[in-house]
Amino acid sequence: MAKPPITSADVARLARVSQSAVSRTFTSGSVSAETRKRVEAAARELGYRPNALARAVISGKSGIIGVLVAYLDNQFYPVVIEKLSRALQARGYHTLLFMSEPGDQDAVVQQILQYQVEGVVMASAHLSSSLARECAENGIPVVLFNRYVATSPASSVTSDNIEGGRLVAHHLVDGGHERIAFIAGYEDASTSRDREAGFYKGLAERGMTCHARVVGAYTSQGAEQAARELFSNPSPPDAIFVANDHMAFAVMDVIRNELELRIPEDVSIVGYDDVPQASWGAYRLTTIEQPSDPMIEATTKILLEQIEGKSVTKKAAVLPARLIARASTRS
Amino acid sequence: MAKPPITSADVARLARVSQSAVSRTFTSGSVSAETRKRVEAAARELGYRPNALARAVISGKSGIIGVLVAYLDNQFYPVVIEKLSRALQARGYHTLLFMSEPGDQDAVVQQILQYQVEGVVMASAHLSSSLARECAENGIPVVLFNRYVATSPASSVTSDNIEGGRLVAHHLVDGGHERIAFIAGYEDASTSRDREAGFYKGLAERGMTCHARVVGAYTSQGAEQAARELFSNPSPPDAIFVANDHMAFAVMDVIRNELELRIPEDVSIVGYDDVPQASWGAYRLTTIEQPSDPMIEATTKILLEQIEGKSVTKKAAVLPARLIARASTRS
DNA sequence: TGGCCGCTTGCATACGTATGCAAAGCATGC
DNA sequence: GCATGCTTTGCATACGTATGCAAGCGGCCA
Repeated sequence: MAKPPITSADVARLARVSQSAVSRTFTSGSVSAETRKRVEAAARELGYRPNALARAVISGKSGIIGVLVAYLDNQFYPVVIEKLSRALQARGYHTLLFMSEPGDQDAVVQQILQYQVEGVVMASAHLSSSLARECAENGIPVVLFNRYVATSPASSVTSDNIEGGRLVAHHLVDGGHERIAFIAGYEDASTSRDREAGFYKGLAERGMTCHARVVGAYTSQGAEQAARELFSNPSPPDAIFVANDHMAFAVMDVIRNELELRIPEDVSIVGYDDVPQASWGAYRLTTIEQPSDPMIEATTKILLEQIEGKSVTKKAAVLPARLIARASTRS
Repeated sequence: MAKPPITSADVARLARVSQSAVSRTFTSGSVSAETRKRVEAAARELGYRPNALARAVISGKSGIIGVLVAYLDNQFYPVVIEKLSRALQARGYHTLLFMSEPGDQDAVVQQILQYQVEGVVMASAHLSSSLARECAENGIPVVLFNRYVATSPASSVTSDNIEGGRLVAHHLVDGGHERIAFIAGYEDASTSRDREAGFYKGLAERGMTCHARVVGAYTSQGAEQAARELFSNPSPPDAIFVANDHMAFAVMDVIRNELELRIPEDVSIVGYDDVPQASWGAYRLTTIEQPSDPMIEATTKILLEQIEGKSVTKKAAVLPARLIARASTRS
């Protein structure tokens, strides 16, 4: 069944030209119209497809971008992967997907590098700093997506999380809320820290402080616990800023179904990301939009510039965040 | 900055052995303990990593599995991709991700094959039959995930969609519903067709027929329209079987927020897939579980057997479906 | 007509690694 | 002591493609 694979030499033989001519036909080398026609006819007849791997060995350009992700529960990441993958595909690059394992992240790093990736996108909350360092040493550009590490040599693309947090604070204070709480994400994540910092800043600008703070660790279970904890307090919040939408949904579910409170009459909720579900009827979540299209665009731009220009200088793109008011907050 | 890459020859030189010895050290060839130690030390010192691409050119084993997906809106697919990717990673294979474009699916096929993938998983509703054919011709195993095509040479892994549809029918009839409607998915998809067929069969077994049928095309918008259409009828349904959870959520949102009906008091809803959101408090959707873990296991098993055993015989795994009763149906 | 230039072409070699083959090393058995 | 067998080693070559180089070819202008 498995036919022997067809090589450029086979095509050359049939087309009565040299193997070089075949190669040049498929790489925009200069070939006469006549030769090109003959080669293409022969290639079609044999069903020839250039071997991208052999090509990569020679040219040093694999066309592969390693994408490292931690988990896909939070719908923000599937959306990003889909768009990123399409964007790369449209530019002739391809996505080699790696799921980061909690333990052996170093093994994953080795695997990524073995495949001669031309660039790496890390959309993993728990990122391996060794990957960024090793890539930098080998001149492979790295983009931290939705994450920023000052001490890392890697570029980064984020939305303006500080400004986003600030917008939330203003929105809630201006809506008349008085006991505004915060549910943090994963403490080590720059997203959570920045959103929190901006939030506090925004509150301060309105002469207020944060009423309570709990950690949800960016997981549904963590967020549920956090919500329960906030409302077990004698003075429960009248508004909660949750560090991302994924957690906000869990918080809303607990508030409505377990605590039997109304949103936004009893308590307002604001999320972060604007994932597709945020606009769904069951949630109608007020949130900060992370502009995924511009973020993807910036990511591919930085990557391709560095790949093609060979200059691996650190860049940090910060895209504007926008508040989208829906029905989960009163104004 | 970009250091010249380190080759096995560099390691050989430092370890004072031949390049062959280095190669054998990294491929379980027979080497003396002494040599192995020297090579490993030299490799560590230089930061050597075998070039997986060059290796693939020689051995014909790229270790790459092409995964073709159409979209990631429906949360079922992100979950599958994450699990599949982890499963392959654990077995030494890697995931090259392709998003199928509506138009040029043939171009994507070419790209997949150029990367010398050892296997292909198609989790795309709109599948390109030419891909399956071309892969079969080249002896590359293909698994259609969550899809079945009788005339295709490709293997397939599905859950028992017919039985699942049947279970839904029984559940709804036994719950006392009398006007049971169906919202179909994408008409060409085997999942939708099988679920529908099983559903009709189950209704017939209870002496009933389907009260109304609309097409939702597996999209949120399509499902919303379908829901509106069902209720614009003078005799609206008292239960709806929606061909997947993704559409069911949209249907529930329309019913509650637009039509202002209650679930399940006024109308019961059943979905299909049991995506994570189905168990969320806002929906508590009764649904049929597609057992993603066993499905992934079957997929990797079929792929690896065919890759390593070289026998490309068509297999079809059908895994049991299970009804999960939640709060969106009355009983 | 001759000289020059630009475009094509094929030859040879390179990329980084795997592997068949033969030589070398070593111990065992008689 | 020598023949035998096994293990280890290095040499050479192969994988499929890209590309520098020189040769070939045609056209153009003086």
